[in-house]
Amino acid sequence: MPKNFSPHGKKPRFKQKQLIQIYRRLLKYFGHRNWWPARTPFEVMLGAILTQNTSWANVQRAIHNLKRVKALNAQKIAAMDLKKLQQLIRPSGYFRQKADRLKIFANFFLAPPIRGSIARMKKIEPARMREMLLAVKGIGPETADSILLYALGHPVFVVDAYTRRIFARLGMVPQKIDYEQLRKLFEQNLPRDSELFNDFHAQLVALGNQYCRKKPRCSSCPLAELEKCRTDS
DNA sequence: GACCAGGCACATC
DNA sequence: GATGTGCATGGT
Repeated sequence: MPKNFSPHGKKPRFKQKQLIQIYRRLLKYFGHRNWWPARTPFEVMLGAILTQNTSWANVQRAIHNLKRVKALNAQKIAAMDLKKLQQLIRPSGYFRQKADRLKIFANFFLAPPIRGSIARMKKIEPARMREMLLAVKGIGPETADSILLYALGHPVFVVDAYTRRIFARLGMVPQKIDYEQLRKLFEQNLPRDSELFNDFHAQLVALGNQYCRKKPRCSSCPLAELEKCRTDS
């Protein structure tokens, strides 16, 4: 049984040293990831909704279509004919559901207190902003946190399927750990630094994309290296 | 042809 | 509160 892991699944604990060590190994392996792949904060927010349970390649097709008709802004999305929006984002899957979500989000963004301004959005206290985002239909914890971190620059750790899968495989957390619990584990055991949170999550996605799909135990997988971090500390 | 991808809302128990 | 299900496209 790995150290720092409670078999009863109640309170897994990391050591700060372990997490930083894992991050450093990933950084060495993948280099800085420079996330999020988008030109504007609003594009980050659209991407965060479009990528729900969807591969990024498909999201890119949808964003490309929106870009082509110059609709990567809240006014255009809010005003656009619903059927047209559905067709543009079709490659990202769940297109009916996501078209609704994009419109709801665009209207939320245009309404007070944000009134279409990223600057105004950034001024809202992060915990309050998180509550506001979670109250928007179509925005759950991961999407809200992606927006807080990658669009607004707040130090919030984004937990996704890869994060859970990788740390469960390292034996550092139970497989069924819930979102908030895992998020707090990271936030409480890392320096509160949005640059670090940004790149760490991006590294985990890079690892997940390249090594956690087809061949979970291939020898070149850096996960094997990461397992040492667990026991070294 | 099955399985998966950078989730979420809603129904049901 | 926990678990199950629908949503949908494109790559492997």
